[in-house]
Amino acid sequence: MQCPFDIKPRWERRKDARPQELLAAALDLFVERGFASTRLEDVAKRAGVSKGTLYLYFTNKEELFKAVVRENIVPAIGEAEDAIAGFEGHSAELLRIVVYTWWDRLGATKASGIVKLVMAEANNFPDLAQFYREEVIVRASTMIGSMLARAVARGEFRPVDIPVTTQLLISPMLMLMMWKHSVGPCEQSALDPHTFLEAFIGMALNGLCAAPPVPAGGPAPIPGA
Amino acid sequence: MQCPFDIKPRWERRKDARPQELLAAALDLFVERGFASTRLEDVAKRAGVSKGTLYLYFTNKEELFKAVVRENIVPAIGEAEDAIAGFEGHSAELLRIVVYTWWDRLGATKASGIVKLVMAEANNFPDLAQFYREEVIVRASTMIGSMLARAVARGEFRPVDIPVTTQLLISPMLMLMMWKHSVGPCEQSALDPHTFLEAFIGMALNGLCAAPPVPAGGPAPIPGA
Amino acid sequence: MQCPFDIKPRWERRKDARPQELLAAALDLFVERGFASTRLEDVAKRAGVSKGTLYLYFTNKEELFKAVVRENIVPAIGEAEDAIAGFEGHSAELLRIVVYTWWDRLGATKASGIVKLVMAEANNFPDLAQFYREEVIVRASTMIGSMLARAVARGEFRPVDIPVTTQLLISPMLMLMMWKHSVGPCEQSALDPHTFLEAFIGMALNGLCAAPPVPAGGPAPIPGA
Amino acid sequence: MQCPFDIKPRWERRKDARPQELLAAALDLFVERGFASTRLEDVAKRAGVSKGTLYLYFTNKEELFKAVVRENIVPAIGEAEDAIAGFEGHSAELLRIVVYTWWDRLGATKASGIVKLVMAEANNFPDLAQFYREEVIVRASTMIGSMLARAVARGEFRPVDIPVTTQLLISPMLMLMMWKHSVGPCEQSALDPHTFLEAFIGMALNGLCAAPPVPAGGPAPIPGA
DNA sequence: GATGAATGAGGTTTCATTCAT
DNA sequence: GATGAATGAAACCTCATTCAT
Repeated sequence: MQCPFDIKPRWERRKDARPQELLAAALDLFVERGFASTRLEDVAKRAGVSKGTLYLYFTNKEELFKAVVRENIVPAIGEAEDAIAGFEGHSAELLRIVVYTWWDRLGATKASGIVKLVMAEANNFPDLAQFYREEVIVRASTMIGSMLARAVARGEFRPVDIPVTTQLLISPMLMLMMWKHSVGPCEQSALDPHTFLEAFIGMALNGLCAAPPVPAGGPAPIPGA
Repeated sequence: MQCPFDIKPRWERRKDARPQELLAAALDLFVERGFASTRLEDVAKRAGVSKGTLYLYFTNKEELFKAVVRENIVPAIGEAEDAIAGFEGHSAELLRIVVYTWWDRLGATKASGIVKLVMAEANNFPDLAQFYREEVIVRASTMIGSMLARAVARGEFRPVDIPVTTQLLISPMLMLMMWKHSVGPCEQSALDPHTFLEAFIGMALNGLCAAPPVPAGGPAPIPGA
Repeated sequence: MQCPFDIKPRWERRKDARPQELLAAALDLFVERGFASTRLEDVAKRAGVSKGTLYLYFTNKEELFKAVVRENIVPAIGEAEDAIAGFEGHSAELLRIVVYTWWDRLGATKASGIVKLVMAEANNFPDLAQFYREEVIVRASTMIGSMLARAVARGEFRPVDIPVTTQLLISPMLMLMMWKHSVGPCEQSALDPHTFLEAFIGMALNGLCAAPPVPAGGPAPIPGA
Repeated sequence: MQCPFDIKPRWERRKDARPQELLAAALDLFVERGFASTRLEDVAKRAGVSKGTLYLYFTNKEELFKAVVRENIVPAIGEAEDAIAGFEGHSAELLRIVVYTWWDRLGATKASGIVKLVMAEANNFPDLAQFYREEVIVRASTMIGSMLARAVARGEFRPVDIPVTTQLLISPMLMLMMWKHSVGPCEQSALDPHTFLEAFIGMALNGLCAAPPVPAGGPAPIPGA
């Protein structure tokens, strides 16, 4: 991402890195405390700068929040899109890959906290919601939809209502992220993510894979594997 | 509803109604603006009283919020428990009943906004989260779990990992509520809840029903069967 | 104090007793919590009436406070005046009597809390201070002064500057009351009132009694100098 | 006092001075109106800053008050301790020095209002009382006690019960401070402090100085009895 | 560019006082 | 006379934002 010839003295690189450091600090604190409870002074302190400096890079708290969303969620969408575009194998395997890629890249990371936070704060920031819809939801849905379309076209999944099935597939993944960051923690009966995802994939493939219906049994009977 | 002999001065009747009026106003505003952004003065104003009056009935903002949860969420759980307890028919039909009862009673009402709100704010109010876990999550999970256990015991569902499947079933319902109150609104391609729920029930039963699959025509028309 | 022929039915006596009951409740709470922290609702509750009733008898919080002062401090002054007026014996004994009467009647009772409270709040209520000066301070000083004058006239005390000596005598008694109600409690090394008063009387008489007169001179006759 | 080379921008010099300016303003207002009735906004205004600025230097109202005590009372204790520690002469002279030092340093200044305030408000702010006991009362009592012990050890004072005598000596000084700030002002017959202190010292030395010892006996040697 | 002192609007909570019943 | 529901002013404290240096 960084041109190797663009060498700068360390202190100047430092300057260029400021926004990144601020975004990283903001990510941590927003996830940890929520939007309202995060104080910009703490963000600045964690990034090692003063409060005033933050305002050199971000107009206000709301813009900082939006930048954190852009920085942490949007790229992951692009990666997933690329993964799907280049995949050649059976769609059941693709589904599994998409789910686990998503988990590794978003679900298991701090970015999941941002997803939760957007859900929580979308009402308070209409244009953030707008941005999020366009840059994240639409693209993610399109991506899942295209995966489903490919599978149906190749005869690997039954013909399904693609928009609805898309939502249905997204639900448990969203749920897992929400859970982690709201009432989930502190609960004794916390879900084991891996078990949950396996059950989810199993049930999804059971419902999606073409005839003959998958014989009951294990969580993920992948025919093409 | 009111015994004709139990005449009270208008003023005293007001008193009895006050908590309800305040709770209704609070429900509206919490759903509309979130917890932190809702000002108690506005709640009072909407209920037609002054700020101070609110404190005659609720100790503080957090207690008001808990009362809203108790008023709007908890009873629905109880009703669903009763519905399950008294049901005699096939578990596939029971699942359908539970889902639609939930939808009519919570999902389609303003109470869904409270569910979303709890998810959003749980981190900031630990004892609210605690309260919600005990009063709502545990009871709802237990309820779904007992429905699954009954189905498996009667040989109507395949044997499944009950805790995990419970979460899996809850996910799309939760999703639908979250959606409505965060990024969902304003979206042109909004999900039609009914279509979504039908697809959800279909996929769930497809994955759950014991072999041989339920004969079509009933609650789960499985094309490939 | 109550004419024996003024018999009333119990409920009516109750009515007449209201102000007394309110004053007693107010005394307790003012002493316990101070002026600002005492809520009129609590005063009413302790007197067994409603908040509104209190306002039938006292114009406002300030007037209630003044009434408490009048009720609890002023009468004690009168009693002490009478005690002095009728005394025939040696002035040293009279001093002792005055001190212990004061202690039994005020110092050891809740009224001492009012004395402390007046000191604390006098600034906030100028006309209360005025009232207290006239009704309590002037009368108490006059009383002590007349006791000193009598003692000097009878040759039992040395001739002294009466106003100054009056203050000097009052100081330790005042101190004892203040102490009880401010930083004194909770202290491990709490003063034993009796020991303190004995030491006080001892030192006072030592300084006041006529024979043998302290060698006159300057204000500070330092023997070793 | 300021090194001429330690030039700072005016703005930064302000910063260093702020706490002192705020403490001075707080001292004035606390003494004038008491703790509860002093609004922090007024303190800030008198110091020429805004409400928020005050919170940059003091965590809350109570800490501000403690700082006022620390600034105005505690140092005086230290000075008196030093004065006693280094004194070589006769204890009678030392007593006089301590009394007048106390008067110049505390009694005659606004700090006396703080002493009165603590007595008045201690009940409502338990940890403030705790702080005052430890930082002021214990140290002051210890100081007076050590003065007495020295005097007795050198044979300059009669052997006395040190804790009790300490209290007895403190009483009139405390009284003088209380008086100034409660019912004392506005009184036509206000005490002249100098006259009062002289009488106090005279009586104290009369009671304390060794020779000739008062004929022992009871606490109240009543000649005529 | 960077700093951090200063600002002041804003929200929760308390409680003396009023007044319809 | 008695009640107690209702009022609303007041005060503390927070923190996003500004700006002089």
